[in-house]
Amino acid sequence: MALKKDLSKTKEVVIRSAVKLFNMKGYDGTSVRAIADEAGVNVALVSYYFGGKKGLLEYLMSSFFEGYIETLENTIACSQEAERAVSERLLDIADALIAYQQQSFYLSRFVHREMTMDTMLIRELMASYLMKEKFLLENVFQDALEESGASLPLDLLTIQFREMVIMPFLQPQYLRKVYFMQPSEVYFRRHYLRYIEHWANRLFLRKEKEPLGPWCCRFQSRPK
Amino acid sequence: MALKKDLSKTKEVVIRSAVKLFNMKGYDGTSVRAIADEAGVNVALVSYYFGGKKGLLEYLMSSFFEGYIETLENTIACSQEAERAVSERLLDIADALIAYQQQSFYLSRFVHREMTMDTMLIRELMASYLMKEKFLLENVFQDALEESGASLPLDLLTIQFREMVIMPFLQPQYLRKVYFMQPSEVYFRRHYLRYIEHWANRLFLRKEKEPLGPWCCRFQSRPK
Amino acid sequence: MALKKDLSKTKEVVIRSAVKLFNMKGYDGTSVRAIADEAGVNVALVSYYFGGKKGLLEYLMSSFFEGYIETLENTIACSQEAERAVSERLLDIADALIAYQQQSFYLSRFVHREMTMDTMLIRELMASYLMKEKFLLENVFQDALEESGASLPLDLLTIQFREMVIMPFLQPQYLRKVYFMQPSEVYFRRHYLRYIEHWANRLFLRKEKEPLGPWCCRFQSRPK
Amino acid sequence: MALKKDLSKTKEVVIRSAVKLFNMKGYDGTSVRAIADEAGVNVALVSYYFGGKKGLLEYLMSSFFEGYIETLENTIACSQEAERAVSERLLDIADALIAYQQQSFYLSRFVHREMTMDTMLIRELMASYLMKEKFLLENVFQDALEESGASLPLDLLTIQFREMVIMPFLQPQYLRKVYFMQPSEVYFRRHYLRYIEHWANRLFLRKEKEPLGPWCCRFQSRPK
DNA sequence: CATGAATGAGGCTTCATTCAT
DNA sequence: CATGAATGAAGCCTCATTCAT
Repeated sequence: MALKKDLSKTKEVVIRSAVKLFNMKGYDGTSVRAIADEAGVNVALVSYYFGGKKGLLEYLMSSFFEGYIETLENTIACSQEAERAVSERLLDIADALIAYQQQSFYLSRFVHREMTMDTMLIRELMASYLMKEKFLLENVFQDALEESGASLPLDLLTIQFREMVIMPFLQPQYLRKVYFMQPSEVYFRRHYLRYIEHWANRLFLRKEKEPLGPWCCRFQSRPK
Repeated sequence: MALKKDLSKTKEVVIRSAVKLFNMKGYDGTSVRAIADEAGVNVALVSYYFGGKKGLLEYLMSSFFEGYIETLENTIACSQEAERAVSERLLDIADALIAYQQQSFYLSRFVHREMTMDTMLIRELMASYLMKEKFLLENVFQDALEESGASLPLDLLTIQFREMVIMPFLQPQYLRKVYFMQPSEVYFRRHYLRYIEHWANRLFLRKEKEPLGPWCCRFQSRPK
Repeated sequence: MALKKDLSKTKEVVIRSAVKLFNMKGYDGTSVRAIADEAGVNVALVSYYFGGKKGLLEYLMSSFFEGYIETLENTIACSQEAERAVSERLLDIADALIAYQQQSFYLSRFVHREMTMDTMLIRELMASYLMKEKFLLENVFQDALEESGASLPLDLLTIQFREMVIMPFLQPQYLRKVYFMQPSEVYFRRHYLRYIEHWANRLFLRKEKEPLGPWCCRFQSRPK
Repeated sequence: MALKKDLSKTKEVVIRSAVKLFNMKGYDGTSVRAIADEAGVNVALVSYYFGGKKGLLEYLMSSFFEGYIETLENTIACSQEAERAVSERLLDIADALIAYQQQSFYLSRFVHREMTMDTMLIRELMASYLMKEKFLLENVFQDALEESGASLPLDLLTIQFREMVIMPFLQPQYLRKVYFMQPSEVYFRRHYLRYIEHWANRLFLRKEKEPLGPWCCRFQSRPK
C-alpha cells in the first residue's frame, strides 16, 4: 500500500479531487477535466500519473481494499493477542472498519457503489479482496457461534454484519437526509457501535454488559 | 404508476433494454445508442418517448418507487385488516418488498445504486419516497416495540430492517459470486425470510415459533 | 467494389476530401478535423460513416486495390480474347493501369506511399492484392519471354515493369518539379507508353514497330 | 555532413532510434516519446538536441542527401579519372548509390517516402538536392547516348535509372514479402546490379560482356 | 410512428515542448 | 548535461439530440 508520503503533492491533490467527485457523481459521471479543474491542474496529468481514467479507478479501488483488508487482518490479530472474548472481537472489527471508512469517507462510498457494477475489474476485486474478507469474517463468526452455542446461519450472519459495517458509508446521504445522522462524525461511530453491540448481544443471547472497554489496539491502514 | 398495458410494445422493449443496461453499467455508463441497439430500435426513439435520457431515468426511478411505496402501504393495510400480530407484520412487509424487488430485479439494483449519488433528482426522490417509507416503517416498528416491550433504538432498527430488505438487490452479484446465493430466485426469498424472522425474534425476544403461516395477502405493485 | 452511385453525396465529399489531404500530407499527417473542414461537414461524420479514421484508411486502400486488380484482370482477359501478340499485352496492361491510376490520381500516390509502411494492414493488403498482382503479371511475362526467346530474370523484369507503372503516381511531384512532366495529364500517358514500348522492344529484342494500334478494350474499374 | 565522430553517444542513439521508427511508421506516425523510449533517454533530449521534432527531420533528410550527392559526385569523378568506358560509369554509379543506401538502409526508405509528400521542406530539398542529382545523372547519360549512338529519350532514361536505384530501398518490404529478396544484403546488390547491366546493355544495344571488372574506387559517404 | 443522417458538445488521450532542477 | 514534472494544444471518438422524411 502506497503511503501518502510517497505521493508528490500534485498527485495527491489529483487523487483527492477525483475521490471527491467520484463520490458525488460516480466514476462514469465524472469527467477527467472536472477532476483536473477541481484539482487546479492540467487535464493531461491524470493520464500522465495513472495511465488514464481507468488507471485512476483501479488505483483508488485497490488502495481502498488493501487498506480495508489490512485493517481487518490487523484487528483480528490484535484482538486475538489481547485475548479478547471471542464475541467481543466482532465489535473490535466493526469499530476498526468503521473507523477506516470514516477516515476514507469519500472513497468508501465510491468504492462500495462501484462494486455494484458488472465489470471485469469488479469481478477481479471481488475474487481477490471480498473473498478474503469473507474468509476472515466467517472465521470470527464461527468462533462466536461456537462460544455462544447459538444456532444461526453463518453466511447470513456474516453478510448482515458486513452490511451493517458498510451501509453507513454507501448511503451516508440517506442517513443524513432521512435520519439526520452524520456517518462521518466521530460520535456516529460510538453511537452506531452501541447498536451493533445490542445486535450481537441479542443474536448471540449474551447478557447485556457494561459499556465497552478500551480496545487492544486501534490499528488502521490508510488508503492511497 | 404506468401499467404495462399502457405501453406500446416498442416502448416496453426500450424500457426493458434500458433497465438491463442501467443495471449492469449504471446510468452514466450506458449510452442511449446502446439501449437502442439492445432493443433493436432507432436511436431517436428514446428522446422521442421519454424526452431524453434524463427523462428515461426519472421515469424508471419514479416507477420503481411508486410501486415500492404502494406495495408497502398495501401490505401494511392488509396486515392490519387481517389482524396479524404486530410483530408479524414485519415479516409480511419484508416478504412483500422482497417479492416486489425480485419482480423488478434489474430495476431494483439500478435504482438503489443510483440513490447513492448526490444529485438534485436523488434529493427529490429521497424527500418524497424515502421519507414516506421511513414514516410507514417506523410506525410498524413503534408498535412492535410497544408490543414486545423491548428497548431498542427505533431509528437504527428501522434502518437495519430496510437494509436487510434492500441489500440483496443492491448487491446481488456479491451474494452470487461470494456466497453462491441467487437473490432472484424464489427459494432465496423463503430462505432469507427465515433469517429475518430469526433476527426479529431475537431482537424482540420472542419465542421461536413454528414456521410462518400463510400471508394475509400478497399485494404487490408492478413497476412501469 | 462500391460504385460511386451507392454513395450518398455527403459521404462522397468526405472521401474526396480525405483522399486529397492524405495524398498531400499522408495518413498520419492528416487530421480528421482537417478532412471534415475540407469537406465542409461535421467532424463526427468520419466516424459515423467509416467507423473511425482507421476505417476510412482501410476503405480507401481496399477500394483502390480492388479496382486495380480488377483492371489488371480484365485487361489481361480482353487482351487474350483479342488475340493480341503476347508481347503487346504488356503495353495493354501498362496502358490500362496507368489510366486507372490517372483516374484515381490522388488516391494512387497515397496508397502507394502508405504501402511502404510497416503495418498490420499493409501486410494484409500485400498478402492479398500484391501477391495476386505478382501472379498475374508474371504469367504475362512468362509468355513474353517464351515468345521472344530472350533470357531475362522473370522476377526483376516484373518488378521493373511494375515500378514503371507505379512510379509516376507515387512521385508525381518529382516528375513535375524536376522534369516538368504532368503525370495526371492524358498526353503523359501516351508519351510514357511510348517509352515503355521502347523498353519492351529493346529488352525483348523486338523490332521497332509502327505506333501502337487501338486497344481491344479499355476496361478500367473505378475506385471507391 | 556531420560525421559520427562529432556526435555524442547519446545523440547517436537518439538518431538511430528515430531512424528506425521513422522507417517503420513514418515521420507523423512516430512520436518523440516513442523515439526517446526506444533510445532509453529522456524525452526532452530530442528538443534539446535538434530543436524539436521538425529539426530532427530536417537533420536526417539533409544528412541523407548530402551523403547521397557526395557519393554520386565522387563516383562520377573517380569513374572519369579511371577512364572507365562511359557506358560503364552507369554501373559504377548504380553500385555506389545502392551501396550507400544499403549502408543507410533504414534512413533511405524513410527519406524516399517522405519525399513523396507535399511540404515546404520537401520542395526545398527537391530544388536543391534532386535538381543536382538530375544534372549529374543526365550528363552521364548524355555521354552514354552519344557513345552508343542509341536514340532514347534522355529524361525517361534518367528517371528509370534513378527509379531502379531507389526502388529497392523505398519498398524493401515489398521485395521481401512478395519476392523474398533482401535489399539490405550484400548479395542483393550483386544480383541486382547484374540486372541493371542487362538493362543497360540491351537499351544501349551493347554486346553482352564478361562480368564486371573491379571498380575504380568505392567512395561512399556516410549519412549523419 | 419510426427512421437515419447529421450535428455540436464534450470526453479521454496523446503530442511536442518547456522549465526548474 | 540530462531529467522528469507539467502544460496547452490538438487528435480521435462518442454522446445525446434534432430534423427532415
